[in-house]
Amino acid sequence: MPVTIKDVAKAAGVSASTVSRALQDHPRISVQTRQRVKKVVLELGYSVNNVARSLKTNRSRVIGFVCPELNNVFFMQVGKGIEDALNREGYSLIVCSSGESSRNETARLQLLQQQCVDGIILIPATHEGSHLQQFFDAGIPIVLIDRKVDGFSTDAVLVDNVDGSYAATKVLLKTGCHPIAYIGGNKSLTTARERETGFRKAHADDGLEVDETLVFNGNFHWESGYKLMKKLSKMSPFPKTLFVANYYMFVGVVRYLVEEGVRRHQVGELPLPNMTLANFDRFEDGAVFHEVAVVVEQPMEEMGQKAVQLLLKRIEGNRVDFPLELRLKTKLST
Amino acid sequence: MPVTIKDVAKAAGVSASTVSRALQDHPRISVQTRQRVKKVVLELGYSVNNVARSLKTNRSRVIGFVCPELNNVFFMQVGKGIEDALNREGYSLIVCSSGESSRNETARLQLLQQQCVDGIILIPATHEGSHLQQFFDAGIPIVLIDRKVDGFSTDAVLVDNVDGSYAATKVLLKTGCHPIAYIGGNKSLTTARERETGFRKAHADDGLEVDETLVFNGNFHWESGYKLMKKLSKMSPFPKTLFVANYYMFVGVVRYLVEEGVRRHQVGELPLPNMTLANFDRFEDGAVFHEVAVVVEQPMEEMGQKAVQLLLKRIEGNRVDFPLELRLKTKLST
DNA sequence: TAGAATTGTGCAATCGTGTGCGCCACTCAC
DNA sequence: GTGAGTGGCGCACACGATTGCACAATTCTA
Repeated sequence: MPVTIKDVAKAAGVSASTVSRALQDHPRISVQTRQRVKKVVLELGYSVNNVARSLKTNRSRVIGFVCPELNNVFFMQVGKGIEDALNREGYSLIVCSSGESSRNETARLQLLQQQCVDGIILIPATHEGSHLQQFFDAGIPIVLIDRKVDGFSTDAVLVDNVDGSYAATKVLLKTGCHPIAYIGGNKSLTTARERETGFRKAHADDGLEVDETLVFNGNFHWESGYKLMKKLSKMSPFPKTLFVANYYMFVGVVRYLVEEGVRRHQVGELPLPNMTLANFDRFEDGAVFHEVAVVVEQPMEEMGQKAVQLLLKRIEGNRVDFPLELRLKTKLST
Repeated sequence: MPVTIKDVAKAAGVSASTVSRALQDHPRISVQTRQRVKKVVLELGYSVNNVARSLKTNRSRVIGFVCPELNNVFFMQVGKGIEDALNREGYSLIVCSSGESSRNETARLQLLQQQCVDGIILIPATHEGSHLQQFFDAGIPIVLIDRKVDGFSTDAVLVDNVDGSYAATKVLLKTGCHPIAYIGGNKSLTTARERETGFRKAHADDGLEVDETLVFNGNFHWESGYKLMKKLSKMSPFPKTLFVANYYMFVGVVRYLVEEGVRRHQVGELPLPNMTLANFDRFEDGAVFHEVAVVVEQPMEEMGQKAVQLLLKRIEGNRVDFPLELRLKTKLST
């Protein structure tokens, strides 16, 4: 039913190979033939069968994107960057989620391998990375985003988490906020560790002690922010300043505060209760509370774009012996 | 480099066809041979080349999902439902965004066609649908989600918007809220029209007039909610009740209120200013303000799942003459 | 003007699988 | 013991495209 290259060939009175070459603007095809072929292509509504092409050329022009969850604004902002960059190059994107499980991640990667993707962009589910080696060995380039993993090293696009959280903490300390409560992520993730490092470094550089009783680790989900804020609010004295290491935990924190109806700091001005808040990540269309003291913004779309650039380089065969690691700067907004 | 069926055949001392059949548990292959083949498959780490298989069988086990934007929590919640359902069936998902443009939508659909997807799930970019016919004619089943289009009819999974917004409005009116300001979406979209219909119907059934000076249309993005709330807030008397027809415009509304520092209705209790708010859509991990009077919740993941069910039925060849339209119920939460 | 170089096109092989058909060997019934 | 039936497997082709090579026709060079 669908029109193939042979149909075009027949209709144009040439061979299939000529059609193929004409469409690729091969120099050895005469201008007349080329035009005639293209005309017929339009008339018949022919469009190349990428499956057949992939089989022959061993290049599918599809890349895979695996991330922990689909319904996560951070990952999808990165995904948007990836998709935009890929579309410009005529690539398609297969999206999978690992559900934050290494087993699922492996399963998804195997599926992608079967689909013969030309490369993979991965936001790792966990800190485990040894299962990635097999795919790399099979010749599939992999670029990591956001997090690094143990036991496997490859190209990666990361942000300067240490610097971002260092700068934010500095600002807080400079305005006299001390001690600062801290809600971090699961320390098995590099991002969580790095952000905490920056937090501590800022204290050290100012000759201040971190109040360890105020340092907690969640899991980057809103529920943990909610629970930890609840715990914090039961402490006395009530902590005046809080740094939350990602957006979702921040949402949980605010949600708790809202639900508890804690009074605002300055009535009629700040929507926030009697606390100075700082956090990682801002979303134009998601964050209802924009009057946070300090926000560390990550260049999410750019991360996706850079990852695509790196990946396509590898696919083009621009093989480099050592893995490349890009560290993008965060932006501090106060 | 990658191991093919021939390598397996050689190693197992059989022909490629036998390997193929053994892996499909063909009854005419002896148990011994089958086991030997499967053993070799494991040893060599063979995994089927889906590109070749697709070419031969004319079934790619890939389906395409086109939505207006990737970085949209509603669409991605639907996407999650789709992905989960597909993975259970061993399908992969190519995700594209149309950027809310019919031209882009067509381009993405063409790409999907080239990739030989078995079917397409589409959240239409606009009300325009005539360009979809060609893909349907080419034998690619299409299932619409959320919105219907003009000029093309096919299977669709929708929610009962009229009923949802009717019920919410009823609740508001019953508690004495009147008049109710309304911020709707672009009326070229069926969802926007239906939600407004429900809003008006509730008034009519109660014998109340809609105050037309309080009815506005945005475009479902936060900016329009922001702007329209600004306009509303300049009116006198200040409207006491507002129904917002989707989540993002609601975010814009709240954002304006927060930024302006409007006083809360009941200090220490409601985080909201002197207004009773109602809106469409709730997100567990996104909505900071959960103390809205009335929320119409859509079964987003279920929409994705149902769409997959419908689509796979069509792909299996379960051809029906007339398009199926599923209307899922919304849930009212007060 | 003859041979070389160039241009334009077709033939045929190939990518990795799936599958209809045929062949061989064995079993079974009479 | 012979014919039919059947279980187990391989041959060969096809899917739709790309591409090295060959070849005819044309142009160029000396």
